[in-house]
Amino acid sequence: MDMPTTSARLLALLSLLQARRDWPGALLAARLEVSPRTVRRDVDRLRELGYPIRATKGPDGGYRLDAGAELPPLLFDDEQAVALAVALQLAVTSGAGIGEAAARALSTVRQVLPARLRHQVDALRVTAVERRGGPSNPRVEPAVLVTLGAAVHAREELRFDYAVPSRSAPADVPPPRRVQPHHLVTWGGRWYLVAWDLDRDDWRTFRADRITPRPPAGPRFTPRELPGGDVAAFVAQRFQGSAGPDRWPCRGEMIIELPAAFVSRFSQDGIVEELGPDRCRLVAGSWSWPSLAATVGRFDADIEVLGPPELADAFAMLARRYARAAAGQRGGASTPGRIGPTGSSAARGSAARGSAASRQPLLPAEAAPDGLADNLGSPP
DNA sequence: ATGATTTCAAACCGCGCTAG
DNA sequence: CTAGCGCGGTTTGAAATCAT
Repeated sequence: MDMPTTSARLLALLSLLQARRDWPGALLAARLEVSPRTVRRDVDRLRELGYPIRATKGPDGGYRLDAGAELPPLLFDDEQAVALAVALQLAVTSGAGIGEAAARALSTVRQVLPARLRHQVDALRVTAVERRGGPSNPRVEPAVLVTLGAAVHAREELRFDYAVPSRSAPADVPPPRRVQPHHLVTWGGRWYLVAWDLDRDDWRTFRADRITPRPPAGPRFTPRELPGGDVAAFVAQRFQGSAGPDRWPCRGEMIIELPAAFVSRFSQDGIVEELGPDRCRLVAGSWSWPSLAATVGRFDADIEVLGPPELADAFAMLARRYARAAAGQRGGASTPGRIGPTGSSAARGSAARGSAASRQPLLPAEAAPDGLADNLGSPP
């Protein structure tokens, strides 16, 4: 067999050092089929090239490749290289917001892949399929992900602005959220921050693309026990667990002056209880109180909030906002327009028995824009 | 006691140059 | 073209030293 060249042996040595934490010099010499003395010189050469190789003496001693300040040239075996390329492809196509960086990394990796591996990787081209053919996922700034990940890792409290999808008027910007970030997770191609909300004293799941961090990070916190044990179970339970409003962070109860059958048609997720021919009780959930109020507000009927108070507050807030919007447009003049085929809800007594077509909500779920359809339909 | 480190000398090998 | 020679780099072994 050919005697490998010095440089080839150096690369082999580097590969060995990367593959395991500690290597006694004698073991390295055996693997490389050279004398321990040669290993010693090779280690010196690698050190001169900038690889931080630490040696410990005594029993159980050996060589170790430390994590350096800069990324040294890496060596991957075939399986590692293919796994890396496939993972990068997934990141590129998942729309998780790091696609661009992943694409550049993939290009770099692909460039140096041996031809046989490049063919394997190209044959394994992966495509992350969008769930339900929905709209493309919003982009998350990689810097935001880095900030969130760092806060989770350092167990530092975090403040951030959270953009509520239904909010359109920047008049009253909600105060920043204060949370203890516990986990950064992906679900359905989106990034979520699982955190303990310090103001609401409860667990919350925040969409990362709606988060704008407000540095600096707060004090350190001691992690809490996540209900259900691990993150996977928690997130799965929250997003896809038992059907019903329980999976939403904001759940409310209200009475709507409409037939139960009608309401249930537009609230697949809610629990509808018939209280009378034109009256029902609805328990529904959404991502935020305003969005829950807004989606229920689509029904052209009177609503009575049974609870919680946050939902009533959200209705009041929306009412003020809608009033301002109307005043701004019409200068406070009376409104001759009718907002639905059945007119105002005051006419419901006479028009109540109209056809179903006359009872379309202002925004039928099927035609609603993403933000609204999400809230009563399926997880975002 | 074990194993890394250092130093030194010797042998080996590939390469380029030059003379025949 | 081939053989001889010198040079530089590499490898090896041995011995002494240092650290755990």
